[in-house]
Amino acid sequence: MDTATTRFTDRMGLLFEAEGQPPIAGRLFGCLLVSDDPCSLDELAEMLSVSKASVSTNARRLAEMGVLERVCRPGDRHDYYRVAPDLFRRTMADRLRRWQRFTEAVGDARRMLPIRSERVRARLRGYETAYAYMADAIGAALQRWERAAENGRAHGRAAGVRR
Amino acid sequence: MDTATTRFTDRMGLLFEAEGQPPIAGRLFGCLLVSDDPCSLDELAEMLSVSKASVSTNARRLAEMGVLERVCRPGDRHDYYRVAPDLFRRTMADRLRRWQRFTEAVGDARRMLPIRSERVRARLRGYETAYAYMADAIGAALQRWERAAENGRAHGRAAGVRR
DNA sequence: CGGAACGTTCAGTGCGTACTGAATATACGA
DNA sequence: TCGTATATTCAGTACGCACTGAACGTTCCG
Repeated sequence: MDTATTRFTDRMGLLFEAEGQPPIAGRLFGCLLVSDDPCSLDELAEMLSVSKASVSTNARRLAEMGVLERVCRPGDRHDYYRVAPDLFRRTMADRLRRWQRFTEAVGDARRMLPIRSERVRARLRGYETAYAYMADAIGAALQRWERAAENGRAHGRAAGVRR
Repeated sequence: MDTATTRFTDRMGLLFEAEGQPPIAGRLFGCLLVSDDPCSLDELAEMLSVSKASVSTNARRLAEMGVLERVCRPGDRHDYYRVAPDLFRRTMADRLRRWQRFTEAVGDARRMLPIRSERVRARLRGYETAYAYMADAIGAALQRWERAAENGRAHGRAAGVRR
């Protein structure tokens, strides 16, 4: 791999690390992001100069998260991976799910904790309603975007989600 | 602290840990979230049964991130902390900033990497435009929400962000 | 001027975990 | 049936980092 691409994949590794993911997962993702065709585990291991074990584990992990997709070719025993076509939607959905966990915890606290202060209760309710509002808004915006992208493709303008 | 509150703060610790933050930071946040008044470092250390050093470090860290706010009382040498009044907006802004870093990396890759495939280039452009669209949408929704909360307070309905 | 009462900093420790190399499992072809 | 080529799993290692107790700096009061 050329040095510029290596810099990019390393950068992705750092960004993933900041999100609590293993660095190799990020480098793997970056690699596939700028790759035309799906890549096999061996290709990825050699490109990134890491062990096949790491590639196997991390690729499977990312596939379970919905970041990557495993693709099999008939008459070929290799596993190939590519970035998930609906990555953007999945990323948004994942973020909403994480926020939801916080909101659930806050809701449980409001209902089950011995909170005397009405101010605190109002504060917690405020977070819950704010989250509900933003979740709705983000979901709606995501739908509008996907509809727009759909139309864009129908009119011949590629939207980067070509299968 | 009663067991129910301890369960809640521990839960917050786990949620923060999943976001790449120290567990104690989460427990600290949970503690202040259900506390009526700002708390001193000693109070927090005793409530959570952790060292003062950890409380000091993590509280300052969270304050720098904008999650907590340090509040000083005249004639009192203690440092008090409370959850930031504009926490929700800050959380959203932080998330947008993180996504922006990804998008910047993708944009740099599209411009500076030797990418032959037009399909890859279109894919990268797709992510960039999708992010720009969602960032706009989220920003607008956030403004609408804050305006609505403002009106709500003006009409006497508390929104959990009182002074 | 001591001397509390704070907050901060620092060396030390333990734990989690990412990564590796080798062993194992599995499918396919000769 | 054996050998080969793939993916997965596992024990081991090394590294990072969260947390602690003690030392340090600072500010205010007697």
